[in-house]
Amino acid sequence: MDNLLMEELFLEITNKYDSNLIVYQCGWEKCKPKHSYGPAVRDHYLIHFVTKGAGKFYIDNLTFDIKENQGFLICPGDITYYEADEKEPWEYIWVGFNGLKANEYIRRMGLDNHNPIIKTKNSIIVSDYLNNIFKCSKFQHAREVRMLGYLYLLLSILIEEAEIKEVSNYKYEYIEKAIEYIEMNYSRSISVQSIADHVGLNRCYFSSIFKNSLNMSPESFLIGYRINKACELFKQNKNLRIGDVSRSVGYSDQLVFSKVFKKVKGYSPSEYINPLKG
DNA sequence: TTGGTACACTCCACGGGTAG
DNA sequence: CTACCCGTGGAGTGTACCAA
Repeated sequence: MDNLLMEELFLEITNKYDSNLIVYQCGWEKCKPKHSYGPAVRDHYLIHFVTKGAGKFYIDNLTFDIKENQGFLICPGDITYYEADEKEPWEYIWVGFNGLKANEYIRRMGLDNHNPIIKTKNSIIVSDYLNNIFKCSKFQHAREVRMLGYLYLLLSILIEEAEIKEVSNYKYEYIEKAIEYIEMNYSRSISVQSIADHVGLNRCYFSSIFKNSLNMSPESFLIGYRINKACELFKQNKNLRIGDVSRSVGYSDQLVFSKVFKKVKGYSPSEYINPLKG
């Protein structure tokens, strides 16, 4: 381990389940020949990007050869193992993250546990963003904000590349328009029908392409969006009553809001406001 | 690619009730 | 008074399938 230079940071995040995106950890490592990690399971997403050398990445019964300027994704719950090449051991940077939007961003990158390899034409930019995340982890002040900023930039470039590749780009425009409509109208009593009307598609067809694109139904997306907004409101103003928040996110009936909140979060709004009570 | 239908399923508004 | 639970029935939704 004497020649091994390694840096790692684990951030203490208390409200990790309520944020859109959170950096869990980041680091850089120059591995020795045949240096390995795993088999191991993560509770968050982990992107490794190889800046030099090569190695192998194993998931389920699949083996992937990873070269310089390529990366690989580890999804939460996946059992993975990876090993540096014997002759040209890899040097990589990694960032671990999670959050409510993480799954959506990964999907938009076209990645999953069957397709975990990151191939990019913008490898210089990608490694630059990763290096910046790592550098910011040493900052004393506002480091989590800086790291998150670079993580967003990193994901944006990978998403952009994946979406440009998509042949059926027209679908993305419908989804984008629908999400924009939801963001503008979540506080009103909108329905899937009204969203489909706004986009200009048949409700059934709209639901179908929405689910194909985001792996969730329009209704699930709308509910999730409203509950996240409710959590933000509770955090911003601890004096707000549950009824005030429920009306603010489009639920005229506070009881229904509490029921939906508990279903999504696993605990009631009052337990969210005051965890000690629960 | 888009729209329509059918049907099973889920959601939600409502009323009634309990607990603190 | 506030917060929550439960049962019920109508409305809304997802999905498979077919047609244009």
